[in-house]
Amino acid sequence: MARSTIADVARLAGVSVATVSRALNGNPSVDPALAERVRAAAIELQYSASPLARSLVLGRTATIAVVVPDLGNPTFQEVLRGLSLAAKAEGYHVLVADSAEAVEEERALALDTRRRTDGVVLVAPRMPDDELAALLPELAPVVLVNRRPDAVPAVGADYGAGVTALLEHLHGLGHRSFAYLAGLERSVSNAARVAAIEAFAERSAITVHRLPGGVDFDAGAASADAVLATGATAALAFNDLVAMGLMSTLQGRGVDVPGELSVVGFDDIPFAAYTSPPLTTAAVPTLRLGELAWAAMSATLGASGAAPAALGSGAREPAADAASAHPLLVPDLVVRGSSGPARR
Amino acid sequence: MARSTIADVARLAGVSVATVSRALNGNPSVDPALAERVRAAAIELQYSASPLARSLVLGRTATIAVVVPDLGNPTFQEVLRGLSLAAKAEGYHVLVADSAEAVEEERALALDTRRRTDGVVLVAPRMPDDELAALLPELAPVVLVNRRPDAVPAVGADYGAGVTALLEHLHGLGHRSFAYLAGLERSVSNAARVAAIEAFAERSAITVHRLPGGVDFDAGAASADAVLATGATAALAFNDLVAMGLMSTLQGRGVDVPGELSVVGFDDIPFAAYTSPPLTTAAVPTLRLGELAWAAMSATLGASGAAPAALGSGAREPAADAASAHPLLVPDLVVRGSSGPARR
DNA sequence: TACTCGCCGGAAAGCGCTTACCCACCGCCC
DNA sequence: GGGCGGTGGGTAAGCGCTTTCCGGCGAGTA
Repeated sequence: MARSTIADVARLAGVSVATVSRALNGNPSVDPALAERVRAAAIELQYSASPLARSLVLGRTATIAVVVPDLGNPTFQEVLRGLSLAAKAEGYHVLVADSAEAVEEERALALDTRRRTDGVVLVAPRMPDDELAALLPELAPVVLVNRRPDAVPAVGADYGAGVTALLEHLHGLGHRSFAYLAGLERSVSNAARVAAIEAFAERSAITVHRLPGGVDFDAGAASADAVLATGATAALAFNDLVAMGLMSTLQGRGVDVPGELSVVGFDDIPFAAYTSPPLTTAAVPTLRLGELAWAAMSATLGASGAAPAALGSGAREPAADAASAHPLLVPDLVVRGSSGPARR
Repeated sequence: MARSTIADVARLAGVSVATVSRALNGNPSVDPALAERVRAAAIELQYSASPLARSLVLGRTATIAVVVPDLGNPTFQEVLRGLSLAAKAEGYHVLVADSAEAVEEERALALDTRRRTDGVVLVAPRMPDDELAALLPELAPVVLVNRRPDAVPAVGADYGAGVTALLEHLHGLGHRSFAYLAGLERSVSNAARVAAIEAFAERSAITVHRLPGGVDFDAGAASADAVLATGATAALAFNDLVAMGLMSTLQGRGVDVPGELSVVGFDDIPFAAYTSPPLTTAAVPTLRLGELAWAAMSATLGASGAAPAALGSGAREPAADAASAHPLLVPDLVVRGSSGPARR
């Protein structure tokens, strides 16, 4: 029952292992008839080369690693999915590692998985800039998601643009006083949101109450009273999860959304359309983000893989940008029922 | 910049590579002082053994593969997460493969990933029994999720029990006429549901209209009219996604849930609690399912890994069962707002 | 017919590690 | 003081492949 090796095939075909290797790898220097004989022997023995041994000698594993902070987060799930499908289309495998939000573990995790693969796609929104910068050289080739230290390829969503679109939407509805439920302080994408908010506040007289927050449902639920206390007419949640938690508690308090308070999220996770009321949000094309992450990785790997894999799932993309080494996807504003005219 | 090898360390420490290997692997036969010298040399060179070379000679990769039909499905996402975390706790890595619901590809995918890992966890609800049976021997060690051909370890949820609990709940509310939105015909868990429904129908006079269905939101949305046409007072959806799709269309039709029609789902995905009305469902402990899948794999691997990793996330588990080779988790009935008394 | 050039396939050297296997050396006992 | 068991560490044989290097053979030319 033991797996057959290249030596078995060589023996059966009556040739040397070198020839078997050449024949099976399509090296044109081997006589067609001989190659056929080898192939037949391989099939008879159900032989297929050991990826392990192959990797060792070739120096490539045809596998990439993906490190995410939380596999339970819909955003990272979609990125993973897009990445996984795109990589598969080019014959690559994906090793996934969930750092479980443990920032101090991310470095070791990334380094560890890197050694078993040809490269790593790192999603580490909370890792400090200096630590990240120090880590990158050891990780190369590496592609970053939602971080842009310029030194390496990166893909990301334009959080600033998304927030601005949401604010413009709300502003148009008459809102002037906002509550912002922040994400984690150290988060890069939180910083991008805050910057956009401040820029908007500067040019249109609005007031923004920044509230400490979190990234999940519970964080939103816990912030409801604080939001109401600000007297704001609209709440901008860090993401859809937070917005949903907020709305949930709000309903419990008997607060009318959007009558008394408009609530908007961010990301447009699959269920944002089915909350009550449906959530107004900025749709981040996360699946596409994963695909682009693969494209970037594939490019730096010099992968001369299979078909260029027509990547679908449209999303507004400045063509020049999507093709660059640092594509930045602009989220689409999705207006649903959770936002309405400001209460008087 | 080239990575240092064991030979470099040997040279620096002034010993043979064999000694380096022994020292670094904690072989007690090496003199403590020497071992320390080797360790120092290794640190100086930032050496760490190549997992690839190590795997080749040891015959183990410290990696397992997980094959799922759709990474976009919350159920599989949670299973993957539970599995990934549990495996990580024992120093194992996870290679993930999304078959994208292409049943004909699953075999090749499983075989392929298997060769790069020490075992595979297979989630293939749609693969025909005979094909599955033929595949298993080639895959060993393998752990199945939601399939139970007895031949190999398997973990699963007791879909029959879950459906029965839902039916009892609805029956208690006075419902006698049901619509069942089936999953894919070939799906094993669909068969389990159907069997439970028929058994229930046999002992309590009810009528059940079986409708062709699907597994996603759209399938549910598309079935709304067919459900209404049956005149049933309660709809049992294949899963929460289908139930949500159904409710969504129902709302568009102005149908009152649960006033005119009760709707129940299955799985208790994270967002089931936040639909409008919140969804009554049977909670499948998917995270736990992933953990158990790892436990089963770990056991067959004879993994003498790190700490036995206290697996949390409670769920009603017949103790004897959870410890068995075929744990079957019983879903919890979760009553929310989408189910109510039958209309008269 | 003798010589050269090409083409094909074999032998062997790794890829970076682990682990028999074996030898040298030390201390012990008689 | 010489033989002997025990112990630590070196030598080398792989793990299953790929690829360089080289030799042999057939064909083409003079």
